[in-house]
Amino acid sequence: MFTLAEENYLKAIFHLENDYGTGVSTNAIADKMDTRASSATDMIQKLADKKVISYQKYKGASLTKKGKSLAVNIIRKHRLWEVFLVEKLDFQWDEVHEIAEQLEHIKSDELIQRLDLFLGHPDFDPHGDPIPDKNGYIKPTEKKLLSKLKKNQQGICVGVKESNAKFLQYLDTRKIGIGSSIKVIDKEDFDQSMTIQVSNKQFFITKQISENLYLKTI
Amino acid sequence: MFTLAEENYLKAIFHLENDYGTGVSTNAIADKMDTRASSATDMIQKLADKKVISYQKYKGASLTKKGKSLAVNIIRKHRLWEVFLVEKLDFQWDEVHEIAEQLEHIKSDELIQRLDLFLGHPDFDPHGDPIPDKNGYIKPTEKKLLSKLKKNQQGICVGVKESNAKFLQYLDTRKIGIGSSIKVIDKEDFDQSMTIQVSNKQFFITKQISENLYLKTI
DNA sequence: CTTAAAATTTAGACAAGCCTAAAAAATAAA
DNA sequence: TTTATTTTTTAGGCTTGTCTAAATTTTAAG
Repeated sequence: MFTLAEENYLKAIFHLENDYGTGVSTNAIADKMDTRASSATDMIQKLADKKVISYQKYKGASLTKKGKSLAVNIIRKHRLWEVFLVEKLDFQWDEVHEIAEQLEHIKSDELIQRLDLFLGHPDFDPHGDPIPDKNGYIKPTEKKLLSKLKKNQQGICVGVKESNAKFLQYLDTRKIGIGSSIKVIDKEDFDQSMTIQVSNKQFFITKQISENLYLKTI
Repeated sequence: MFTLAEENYLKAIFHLENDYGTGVSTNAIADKMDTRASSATDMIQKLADKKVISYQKYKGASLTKKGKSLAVNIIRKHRLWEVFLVEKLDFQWDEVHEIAEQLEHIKSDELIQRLDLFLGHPDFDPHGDPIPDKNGYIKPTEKKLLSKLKKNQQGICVGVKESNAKFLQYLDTRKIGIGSSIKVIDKEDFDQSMTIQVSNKQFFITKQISENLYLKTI
């Protein structure tokens, strides 16, 4: 059995490996967990003892098969609960992360199986992130950061990279959500800022925005 | 903010005061929490420091107004989650306690408010226990232990006292549930065992059973 | 290739929540 | 009312997960 802290480290390491490739540094983990490198080291050693990460001193950590399976299951639970909160309890997409962070640690396979059924086996969470199936399989989706598009290219918004509340609220003010059609009207070489069009309205966005929006190009 | 352990002690003290009156002994708390008296003392002192119980050495503990309000809120959450699990996820009434023990500690007032709405503001949980409203008010209900009924009296089952899985499963085998009509056909003075009738079928039950079933008499 | 800087680990401490063993207080019994 | 028993508290320890400070290793710079 794994403690809450252990589960959170597993999840963090999973996301870091996903974003920056295998072999995660102690500092990266400490950063993600908002703690000190020494604390991260302690936990890394504990997780290595439990065989859920492979680790050599000074060389960084990687999830083992078992560790990855555990991490993916926590992420599955997180995302299913987010769907529940938005679809059933009518929360906004910027309100659900904190609550799902708690709910993801509830221990009951039966519960998740039934929740998944109740929600109709959803494929994506409210931020467009794929929900792993019960075997941990994550369907690969082709998606591209808006920042990678060139002038006149367009696509459908299928997800956000960082899903912090402030950013999501910004998107709300611009009426951008999952499913929105977005076209690059103009792109500034200098600072990568863009003028985009979303359902007849054009407006200006910075690189920070375009680097956090995933599109499926058409 | 209260830790998980603190919340569980608060809940335990609330139930003990409810069942056996005010001023709960250290041993009673330790028993309920399945821990040692010394551990209970530690926690009692901590809760007294936090002003959620009043306590004098060697004299037992009682919830303060604040403590009671916290305890009732946890119980409210527990019971709402139980309704969710049974009504929405189709769990059986003997399967939900453990999961609700975890869910009751999720921290979000908004979540509970929305869950309550989603469930249609239920008054009772699947075991017939009343659900406190958001102000902590518990509607008083007249209910009587089946063991108190005399021969030929009858009533509707409105709740169970102990809701452990084994007992609930026993009731299932006898087709007894909330709403069942129960009549005392015969009662043995000697050991308080009874013959009861539940929808045309008669059978024999021991004192253990009759002391754990609540009826509304008619 | 040697030194400086950065990253990582170790050592030692602390709070929470538990434990055992022993001391102290309260209660029951003689 | 004095002793025996039970209840409760205290003292001291352990584990988890955190911290700071110091030591060590790796990496970068000159």
